[in-house]
Amino acid sequence: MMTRTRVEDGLPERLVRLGGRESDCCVPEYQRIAKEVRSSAAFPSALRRVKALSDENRLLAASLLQRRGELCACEIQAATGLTHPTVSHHMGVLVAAGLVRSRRKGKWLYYRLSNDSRMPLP
Amino acid sequence: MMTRTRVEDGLPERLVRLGGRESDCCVPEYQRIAKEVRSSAAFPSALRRVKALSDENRLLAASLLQRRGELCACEIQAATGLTHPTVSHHMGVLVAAGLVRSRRKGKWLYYRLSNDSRMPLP
DNA sequence: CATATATGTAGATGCTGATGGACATGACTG
DNA sequence: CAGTCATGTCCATCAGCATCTACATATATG
Repeated sequence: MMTRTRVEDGLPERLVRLGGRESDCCVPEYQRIAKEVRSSAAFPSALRRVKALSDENRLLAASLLQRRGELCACEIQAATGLTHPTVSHHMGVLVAAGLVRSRRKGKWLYYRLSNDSRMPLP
Repeated sequence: MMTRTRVEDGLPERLVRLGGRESDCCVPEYQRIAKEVRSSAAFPSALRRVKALSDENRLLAASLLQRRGELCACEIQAATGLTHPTVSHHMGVLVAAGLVRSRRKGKWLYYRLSNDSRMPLP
């Protein structure tokens, strides 16, 4: 099953696992797996989600939404202390990542966590 | 329980929820909650974890570790196609965030996912 | 000890993204 | 319709970070 693959000439030797005890893979094998992961459907969306939460103010906003259920933009502005263009930008990132949904009611725009946001929030 | 707090003079009126149907909070209330979240023990560590995974190559490395269990630095270099200083930097970020642990064996440095890395990986 | 290999570190560079000021849009109110 | 308020958009600026080159360290091996 685990066939021993030999390394082609020209590949840097340091990238070959010696000994064969723990793994018998070589460089093309790892490149193939990496390409498989990167091109999977889950990878880009997962990357967008973690990128969306990787900002302090966005993580704070998501955490507040988890506690409060629904907040309007001006309340998030009050909580974060940011200006409204910045809040608009941050909430747009969270919405684009699928973590947050918005609901307009007159002048106000209410945000809530999306159902399928399976991210552990503090 | 839910006492109606009135807004002090000088606060921007647009930050006050009118109508009182959905919420009766005002600016200091939100600032207090935000400070409470930010100063909680969970917040900085959660921020470090999502920041650590918010890079494409680090998310790829974590996903490969999840599939393969343990990889040495040179294998991660082969998978990502990065230079070794960049790999060293990225793995250091993952280790500092507590998501990955390392084990040295001779010249090689093996990485594996930490037990308490409760992050959904693609 | 000399050499090869694996990894760490320092510093420079370039790019992405966070931020806010200015202006625009849209909705409520008198 | 005029004014106020909440929010969006454009754009310029600036900081943080990903990346690489060059050099250093450590380990195995002859």
